[in-house]
Amino acid sequence: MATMKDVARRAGVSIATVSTTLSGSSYVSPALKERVQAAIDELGYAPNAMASGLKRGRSAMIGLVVPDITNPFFTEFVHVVQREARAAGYSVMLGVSDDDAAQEADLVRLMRSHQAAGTILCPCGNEDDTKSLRGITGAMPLVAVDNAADGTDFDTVVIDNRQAARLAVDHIVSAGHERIAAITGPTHRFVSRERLIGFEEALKGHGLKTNPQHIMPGEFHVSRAYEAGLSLLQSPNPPTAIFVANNQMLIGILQALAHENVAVPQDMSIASIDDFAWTAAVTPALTTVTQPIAEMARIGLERLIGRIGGDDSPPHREMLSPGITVRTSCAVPRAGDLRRTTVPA
Amino acid sequence: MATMKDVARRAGVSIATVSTTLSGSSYVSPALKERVQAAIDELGYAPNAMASGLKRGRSAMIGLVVPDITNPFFTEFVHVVQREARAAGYSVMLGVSDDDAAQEADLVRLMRSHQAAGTILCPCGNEDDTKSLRGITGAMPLVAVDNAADGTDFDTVVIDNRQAARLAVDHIVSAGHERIAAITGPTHRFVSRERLIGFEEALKGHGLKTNPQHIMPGEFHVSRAYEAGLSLLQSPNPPTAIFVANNQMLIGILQALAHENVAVPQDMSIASIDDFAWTAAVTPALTTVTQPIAEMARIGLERLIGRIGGDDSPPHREMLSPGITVRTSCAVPRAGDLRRTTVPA
DNA sequence: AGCGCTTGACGAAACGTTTAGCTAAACGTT
DNA sequence: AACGTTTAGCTAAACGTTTCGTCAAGCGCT
Repeated sequence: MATMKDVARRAGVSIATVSTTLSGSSYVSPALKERVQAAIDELGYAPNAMASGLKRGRSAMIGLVVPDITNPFFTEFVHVVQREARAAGYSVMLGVSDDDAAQEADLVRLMRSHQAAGTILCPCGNEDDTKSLRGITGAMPLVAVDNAADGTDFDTVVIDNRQAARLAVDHIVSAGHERIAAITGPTHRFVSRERLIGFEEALKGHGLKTNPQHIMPGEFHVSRAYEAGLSLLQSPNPPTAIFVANNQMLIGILQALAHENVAVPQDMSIASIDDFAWTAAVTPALTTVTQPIAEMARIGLERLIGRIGGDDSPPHREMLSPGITVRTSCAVPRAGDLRRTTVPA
Repeated sequence: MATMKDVARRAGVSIATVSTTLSGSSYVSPALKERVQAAIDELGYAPNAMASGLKRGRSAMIGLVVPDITNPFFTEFVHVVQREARAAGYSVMLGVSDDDAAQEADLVRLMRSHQAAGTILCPCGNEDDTKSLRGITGAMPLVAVDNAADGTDFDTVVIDNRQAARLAVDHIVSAGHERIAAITGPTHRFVSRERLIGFEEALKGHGLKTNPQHIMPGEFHVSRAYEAGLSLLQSPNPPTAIFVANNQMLIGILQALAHENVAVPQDMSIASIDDFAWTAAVTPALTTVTQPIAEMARIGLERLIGRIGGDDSPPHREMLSPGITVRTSCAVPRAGDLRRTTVPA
């Protein structure tokens, strides 16, 4: 593999000149520049990022750690971060924590080992898990996005999760529903707790009482939500509408409804948090609360780059507002018991 | 940031001893090991991967380049590669080429700059694009997965794309269809061409003639497939079934069908390539050809690690077989003209 | 007891960059 | 013409590891 030394020899200059030519850090005469460039091309030279990173104490790379890459929310997030980071001259090193706080800590350590200029983290755990990362990051800036509790001394970017739940519930209530169930996420997650609070606030705001039997833990998982859905549909007093707190659980709930032959929206109304490609494509099209994923990514990256640039103002928390996309999965509730629709052959 | 030198001083040993303790490359007495470990803990030392990578000429990192991270196929692929790579002691650096051969080449160059031990690439371009990467990789091994033409001198892992198309078409034909359309991918892609060949082979195998007007380019994109679907449905002689060559286009086709109030499977049968979470959850559940994504990832990684380990046997091509998951989106064709169903209010 | 061998630990030289500090040539000023 | 000032380009010293060769101590032989 060709090195700067080879380039220098070939161009008849010192390696310092090669380095300066490449970085543009000080003036090099056009004639030399040209000779250097020619040598680079001839040798197929590519700079060694490790050597450069070692010398400079950091590399043009940022870390990105998410809990679950198969979740379309994070997928989209990764997509935008990757694109914007590249545009800003950074490459991205991805880590997937698999919803495990220990792995998450490992990955942050790894990012530091690789001299990442900074790291964007979507924390998987609770407040304490996140706080304890402080000891790992050292001098590397980190910004926490999405499931980021307040009061950690990192920059955070979140959405107003209470409002997200309220938007969904308000929409359901406005169709005339009074018996509304919620499929909730894991309680150790900040976002789950907030969404549950929002759900209860919204009910209370409409003068409705929360029925504890209608609050079902779905753990943000397809299969747990499926089970929750089944037991809800088979219960003596089923709801007429279901609020689903994230996209993965929506899949489980749809499976449960199909399994019980309950038609949406005729026999059950549905609204969920997280929009993505197929929610508009399926029949019925699903009403969802949309998170400003691209904006979260952009703001997170912007803050991170600011910190990398030396900004040492106190930690800052950015809270964005969700929106709602109304489609056709909520309808006027049917009177009487839960009806099963026979499926068309 | 603490370095080995700090650890060595604190433990009262040489940095060589610290290094050997960490790498286990030769014997260190238990007593010293313990002192070194204690010093590491006290200082919160983490090794500098750049220094190590520089010295050793490679790092414990592999590159992974995919064309589109929002596509669930690649998402799942990334997921498995990431998990298995970690298990094998490698971290993963992700690049997204955005379906652009120039960016893809850039990313491969970047991986080499970062001394990636090797790179797994899902090529976005044609055979020549991929071949020209040979000049970029240098000594870094690369294995091409998915859209990998034969005859590049990289290791490749692919599925039998012709068979994938045949599986779908065979299923459609077995329901009794004779007018079958195909939504195809971009022709510069190896996989698209193969799937189209498989489609035509299957028709011919059943004594059916290909109607050129029923072969619509969808470019593997939601919106292009949507347009293709609309023009198909509005054509004078619409098909009774549609074969869709990937998951993104399936979304577009479903949107087109919903827009035209054409019910699946009563008025139109559908089968597509690529299975994923929600295909089973929606109504009707969709019949799809499944790719062995995890296996592709595992085999690709295995080969790569083999190459990293010095295996220099001739390039090897692995071809895996797809399967089909039959659900309820294909039915007996309805006689007569294409019928529109009025949607339930 | 003296000899060579083994072996645990160390010293120091790389790896390929960046960059501070330097040299010497070219220029403008008096 | 002699001086200082600027500046293009160079020399060489890091950065934090890994690893080869060395060294001294401990061992079993004769």
